[in-house]
Amino acid sequence: MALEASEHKRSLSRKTSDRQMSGKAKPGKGKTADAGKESLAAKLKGAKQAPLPEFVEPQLATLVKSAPSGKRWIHEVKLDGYRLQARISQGKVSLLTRKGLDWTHKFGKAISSALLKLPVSDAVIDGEVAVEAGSGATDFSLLQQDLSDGRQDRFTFHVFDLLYLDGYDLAAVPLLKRKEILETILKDCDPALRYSEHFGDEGGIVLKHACRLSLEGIISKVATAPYRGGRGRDWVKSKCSARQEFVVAGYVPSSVSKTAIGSLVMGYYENGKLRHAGRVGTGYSNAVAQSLFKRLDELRIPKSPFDEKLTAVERKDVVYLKPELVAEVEFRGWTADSHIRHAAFRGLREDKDAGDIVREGAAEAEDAPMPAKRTVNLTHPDRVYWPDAGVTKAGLADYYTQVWRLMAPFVVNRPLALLRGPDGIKGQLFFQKHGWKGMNKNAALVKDPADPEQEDIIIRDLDGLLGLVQGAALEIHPWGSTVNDWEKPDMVNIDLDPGDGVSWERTIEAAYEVKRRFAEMGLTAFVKTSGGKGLHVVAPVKPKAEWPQVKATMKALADGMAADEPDKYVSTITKSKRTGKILIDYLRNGRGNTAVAPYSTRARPGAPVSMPIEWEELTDAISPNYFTVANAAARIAQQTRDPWREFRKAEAPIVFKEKK
DNA sequence: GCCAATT
DNA sequence: AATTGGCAACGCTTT
DNA sequence: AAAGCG
Repeated sequence: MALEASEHKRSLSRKTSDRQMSGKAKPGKGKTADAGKESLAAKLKGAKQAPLPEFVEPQLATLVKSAPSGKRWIHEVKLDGYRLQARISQGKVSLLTRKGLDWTHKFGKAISSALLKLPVSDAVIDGEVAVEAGSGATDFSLLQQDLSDGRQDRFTFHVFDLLYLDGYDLAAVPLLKRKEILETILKDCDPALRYSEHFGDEGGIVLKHACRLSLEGIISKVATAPYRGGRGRDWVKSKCSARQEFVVAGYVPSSVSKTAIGSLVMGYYENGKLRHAGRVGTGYSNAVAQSLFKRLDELRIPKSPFDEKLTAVERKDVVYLKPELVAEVEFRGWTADSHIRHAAFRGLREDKDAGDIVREGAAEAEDAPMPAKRTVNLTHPDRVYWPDAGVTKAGLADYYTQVWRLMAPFVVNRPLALLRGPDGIKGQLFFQKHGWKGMNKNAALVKDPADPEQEDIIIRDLDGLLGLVQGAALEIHPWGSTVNDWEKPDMVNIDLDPGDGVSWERTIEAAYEVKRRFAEMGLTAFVKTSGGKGLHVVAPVKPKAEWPQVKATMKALADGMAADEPDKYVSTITKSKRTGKILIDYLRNGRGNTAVAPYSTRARPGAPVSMPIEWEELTDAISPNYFTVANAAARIAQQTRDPWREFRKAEAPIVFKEKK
């Protein structure tokens, strides 16, 4: 399918004539109206005159263990979408998959018409279609959802190469030169198109930054290389977390619902034989699980499709399937017995053939030692707590297992309030701070010395936290003091809650203002996303002052901000909801009050988490709910430094100023 | 998630 | 036998 | 004084 360009002719010719001013005109072959544009391509060394090709085999990247270093490489962000080749020919656009199938119609008019507005008449452009999740990150499962819902308003086409332009084949032109021309063409284009920038820094550094932003990884390319179809070494990809396609070879029915999936059984081919790769039990939303079930049902076969004998455990409850579907899976590594570990479903890949699926990255580093098997028993591990994000109870337990090392100092031995939701975030949620009958024994109860009637919940180790997961704790809210000294907080917390119409930039500005005021008091501020709407600024304090003074001090800070800039900030609750202001919420600093813990999940759509970050990361690249259960693991696994590593070391006493 | 009280 | 209620608490504002 | 709201 292709689209007519009539309505865009005018803008096209205007841009063309603009360009003629600076370019050296050189007539091309078989062109009439657009003769001037030839200059762009023709002056390039290596460009050769050729007819517009029907399809160019896309260049593919080889997976490598670590990003290449050295000046010959440039690096681009790896996007999580569909590779697409845009072919523009005399006012018609077609979008071709990596195998040359015409998928123009699947992506709606926005991309096609944006391409037609470019100042070219014939071109082949290489890129990736993606859907932006929230602010900036691209998400393959969202893309997939939009495709199946027929939703077409969120697609963006990120272009990174130009293979043909107005009569000239550019394949032999060095990459940087091709990108330079491409960038010129893309200048001031429709926002549905994005030029994919590259970075010249060391590969390792670029990768680290990409991973910190929970992106999928980077593609590194030889700056001077020509375009060559197929998989080669001129383009290499390095990933933040292991992620690859597998063949769906079976499923285990859900223990909860009859028409849902508990887990998928995955496989890959090795020398033509189908090998077993383990199960994937988390990551699919309800909607996906529904449609998946329908498709899987039609593929049922009585006997195992694997070319190897499965163990009794591997076989348990499995319904075998004809190995036709291909799914993308994110996982933390391979176990010694060649199973994928901590695997999460990321979507079906309709553009891949099951027969082509092999184990990637054979050159990968040795697998990390097998983590100890979970000892806390989870009833209904495949109960879905976040239906839209596909996070199950077991998935929640896996998440906490991964972040535990970093999270522990903020939750161990602190009285806790829990937001529980046994039926997931769509069911009824309730707070709970005292023990209950049937509470998992890995969590403990401690008498509040000031109120021995009450037994507060604490945890001492990961098993304690997993015990709370078993109790369907979807949010963890600790006190600011520990049971070593209930009356003296060792941290303070300011919650910045932007009202309607407050920009992200202004919320960031507010965080810096709190940081500045903390610094004036001698406190070191740390910042985290809230997982909701705003930001949390937290400071460690020496457990010296008691709750009433600490609270008064924080109230003074909040009131001070509101008084100094009343059109920006308010310090009392209800008035705040009035648009355009940021609520400086200090009330998390009283005895028995709690604030959501660093790394705690939030019982909100998308399974966001409250993520500690460096101040430098506080930019418009992220948002309050940018980090989620799905993308946090990649960030944690990759980051070399804990953003809050200095937290305990930075503690200082609060000096209470008596007011006159 | 689970117990207890209620229909 | 099946359904329903409960499971925090605090300062503040509106009713 | 009670009820609503983060």
